[in-house]
Amino acid sequence: METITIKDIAKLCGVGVSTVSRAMNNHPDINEETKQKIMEVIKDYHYVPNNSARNLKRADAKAIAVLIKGITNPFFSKMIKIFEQEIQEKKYTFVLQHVDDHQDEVDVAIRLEKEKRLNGIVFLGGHFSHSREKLEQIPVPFVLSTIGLRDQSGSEKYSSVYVDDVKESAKMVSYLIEQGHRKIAIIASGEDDESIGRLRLEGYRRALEEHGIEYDESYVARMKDDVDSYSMENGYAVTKELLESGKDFTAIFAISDSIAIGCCKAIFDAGKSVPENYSVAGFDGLEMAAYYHPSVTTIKQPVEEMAEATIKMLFDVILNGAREQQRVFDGELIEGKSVKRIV
Amino acid sequence: METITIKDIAKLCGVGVSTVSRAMNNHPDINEETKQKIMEVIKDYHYVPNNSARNLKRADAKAIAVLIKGITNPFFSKMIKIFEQEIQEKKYTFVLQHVDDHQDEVDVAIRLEKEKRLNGIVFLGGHFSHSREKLEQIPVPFVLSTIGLRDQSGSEKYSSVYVDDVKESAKMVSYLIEQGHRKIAIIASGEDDESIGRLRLEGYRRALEEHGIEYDESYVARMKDDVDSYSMENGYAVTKELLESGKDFTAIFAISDSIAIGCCKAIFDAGKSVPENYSVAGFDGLEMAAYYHPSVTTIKQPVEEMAEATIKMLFDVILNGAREQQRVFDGELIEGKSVKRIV
DNA sequence: TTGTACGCGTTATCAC
DNA sequence: GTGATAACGCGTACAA
Repeated sequence: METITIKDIAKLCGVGVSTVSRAMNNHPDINEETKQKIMEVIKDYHYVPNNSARNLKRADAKAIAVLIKGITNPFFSKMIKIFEQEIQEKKYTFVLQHVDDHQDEVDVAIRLEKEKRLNGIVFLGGHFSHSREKLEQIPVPFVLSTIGLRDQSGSEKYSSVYVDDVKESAKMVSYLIEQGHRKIAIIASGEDDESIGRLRLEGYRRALEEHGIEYDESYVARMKDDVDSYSMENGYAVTKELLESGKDFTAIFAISDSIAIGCCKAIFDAGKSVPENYSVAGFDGLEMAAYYHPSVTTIKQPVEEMAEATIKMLFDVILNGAREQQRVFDGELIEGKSVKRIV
Repeated sequence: METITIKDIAKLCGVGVSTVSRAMNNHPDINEETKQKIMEVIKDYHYVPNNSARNLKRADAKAIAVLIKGITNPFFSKMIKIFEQEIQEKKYTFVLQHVDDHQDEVDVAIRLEKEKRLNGIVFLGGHFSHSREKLEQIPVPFVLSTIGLRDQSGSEKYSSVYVDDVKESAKMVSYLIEQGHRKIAIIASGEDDESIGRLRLEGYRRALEEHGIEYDESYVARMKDDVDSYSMENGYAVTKELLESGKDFTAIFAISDSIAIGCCKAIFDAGKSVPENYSVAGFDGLEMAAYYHPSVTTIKQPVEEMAEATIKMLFDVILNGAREQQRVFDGELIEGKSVKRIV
């Protein structure tokens, strides 16, 4: 399979390379007849232009990349679909780039921009605690989407779209309290977590405080290090331990729906019931939460609107040179059947 | 942000470009001292080599691409992780490429190979009914992984890894029959489906036949066209209609776990229970099936082994010039609590 | 309207 | 050990 290049096509057609190039790229100044002929030869010989060479030459690829950290996260699936849709609607190419757990998303972004001549970037997931200096190395506009911002200060430097994890988390815990719960356990992330996990724990703490309930460390169960974080498996393992510890509580707030589901399962497997014996609440608003039996009470993040807003903001900067901005969305508390009102 | 190139670095260091190139690519013939210095300048100036230019020049990028059709599918998540792991272990670069629903995966593969100088390709998902001629245009070894092969004939032309959907599906339906069920509804794919959906329906049919039960069209419920296929939502909608139709049946075989879960939910919402009123069985062995309440009886595809076999086969062809081969894996019937034995 | 020649940033092949 | 220089495949001024 010797690689066939634009030169070969030109020779085959008895024309110059520039004519072939013009034919492929829909340039105006070309004879319709020769163009037809060229296109035919291209088809016949299955010629495919080399993208690397193109990117090397082109100033602007009209492409937007979405960098996603943690492809396993079902929460992102819907967002990606909308990103794709919106980007293609604007006649831009959609590039989806997966980032390993141990890779630095900004490094990947910089490399990719060089390689593909991107016009903009969306970061999805990750904690994103990068220095301003590093961020400034990204030569194109970008938006942080649903990323747990540890530090709001200095955030005017970049655009972002997110829900206020502290507030929403507090909303859920307040709801549990209003349903009569006082002894509320939480399944939180590890001690050293700097991402959304910490923020959601902070919300839990704040809600308790507001309602005059003392914060008690022993109600805080941490996810296992040796199991996928935010997974059902992790939720199951932690809950199992919690139940076996004999600790007394009436409700569990899991900081994600996946955890909540693992949590429910552990309760069922222990011969207990949700919500009769224990109430369970989640976070995220995954489809799964609604389909679970019982359906899981959760905070639904408005993924559609958030994804749309992300793209809109990005293009605002790209096309209109708008300033960076932050948009905070409200989560919606969806009452399922997993929380019982107690007296 | 003027782009900084290898030339700039060379000038800055007072050396030639080739020396810089050698420093970056760990070439042996280079003075350790100058190398150190060059690397430092690279760091300081945040120089990042342009991948397009690299790919243009390099003969071989030592890269394997995984093309995935339908990123939403949770079934693929685990496989991808293993692919990544195995590929990196072989010191190859892992490239994950998403393929739109309306894109042709082979076209994407050909383009990507040209662009990135791939050494091999894994196709994940899709139905893959391509002509031999088209397949021959792929200039590097490739493996079809968990792809519903419509037509086993002529498949010696390419490597593949899959479970026998017909057989496994029949296994599940036979199991239901052995549990005493006779009136078994199935939630199948659309009439025009040529992918795994058709195969699984075929298995259903075959199992009935083997047990002397007449195949009855009216027990075949088709997924909705206007809803995501293989989704919980689809399973819910179809089951709801089925229940409202008043059709008499004791078990439902959903051709995927997601559908099965939507199915369960519809039954619960109708005030009925699983498995007391209706037994439900799924297919795939998703994590979710195990965590559902009741846990869903399903056919578990051995994803880990399949993913490992995929990579092994691919490298066998790449490194040892082995012939194409097909490997069929057995699914495992996992008994959950969603199927009741009846008399 | 079409063809020629150069440059994009990098690596590999030479000489030195 | 190091430095010119020729590719790699394509797009595009510029000339024709």
